[in-house]
Amino acid sequence: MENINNKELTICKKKTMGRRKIEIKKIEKKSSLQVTFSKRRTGLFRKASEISVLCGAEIAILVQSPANKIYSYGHPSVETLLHRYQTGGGGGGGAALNIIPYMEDGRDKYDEAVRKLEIVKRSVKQESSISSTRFWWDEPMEGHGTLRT
Amino acid sequence: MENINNKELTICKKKTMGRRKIEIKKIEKKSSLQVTFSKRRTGLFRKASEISVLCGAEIAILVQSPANKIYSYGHPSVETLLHRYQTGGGGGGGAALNIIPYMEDGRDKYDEAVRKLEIVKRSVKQESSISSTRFWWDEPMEGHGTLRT
DNA sequence: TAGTCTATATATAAGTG
DNA sequence: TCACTTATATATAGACT
Repeated sequence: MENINNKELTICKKKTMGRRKIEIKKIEKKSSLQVTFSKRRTGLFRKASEISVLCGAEIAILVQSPANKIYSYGHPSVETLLHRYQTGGGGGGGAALNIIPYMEDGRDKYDEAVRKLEIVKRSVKQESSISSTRFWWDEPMEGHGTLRT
Repeated sequence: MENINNKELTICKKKTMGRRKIEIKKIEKKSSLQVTFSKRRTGLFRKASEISVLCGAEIAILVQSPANKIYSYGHPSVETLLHRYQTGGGGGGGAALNIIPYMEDGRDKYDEAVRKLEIVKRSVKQESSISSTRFWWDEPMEGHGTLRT
């Protein structure tokens, strides 16, 4: 690492410091907090999708951002998962193994609980332009993975 | 590294292959599937707790395992988050920094939806030993037979 | 507020007990 | 099923677009 003619490598300068270690405690800087939330939410949802695909598990995630926006992830959908709970966890063994692409509009109102939740979600969607509305999980399974079949 | 006598180290054999790359598709081998589910569920919950602490976000996760067991994570609790939805996601103050062990019996019934969910959860709890009443870091995981009660 | 890039922090697949 | 180990696959902090 000597006699480097390339002016850019004189001291073997690194472009970035790379990922830094952080403490798991409330982030005070608001801008950082927003960025971190956004990135980690994406990561969390990705993890959720992976576990659902890898293990054929049903999963639902509801999260309120620091800006009070509400994001949700559901596979096959939040409503369906709640329904599973209400019917005793899918009764029988097969349910969990069948991945339902979630193409239903969700207006089926399995129960009052589900119906109420939908109403809330709709209103939330309107007032805070929830981003989960048009995320990949609304698409057929083929699209979201790195691979398929 | 010239221990040629040991047939196993002839070519400087590594102890393990380390983490292997896997495809994000249904794991067919049941034993692997369960191990993977267990590990990833732990990782997912840890991520959820991190985002809740780092960003002061409220979060709820419901997941049904391949064995049809139901696990949940909530910060400060699943019910509280549902309540936030129903009230339009207000508040959002410092509550996130306080880890509430969720020891209430949940009979408060904010709304019909919540009440129904609780009823379901209770029944589910009985038939599949749900672990949601405790945070994963408080107990040695749900334990197959080690779990109390 | 979401992508990109880099370097590094973490998560985790396999294997073992 | 849980705990550890090891090597590697991924996630992501910080800076910038």
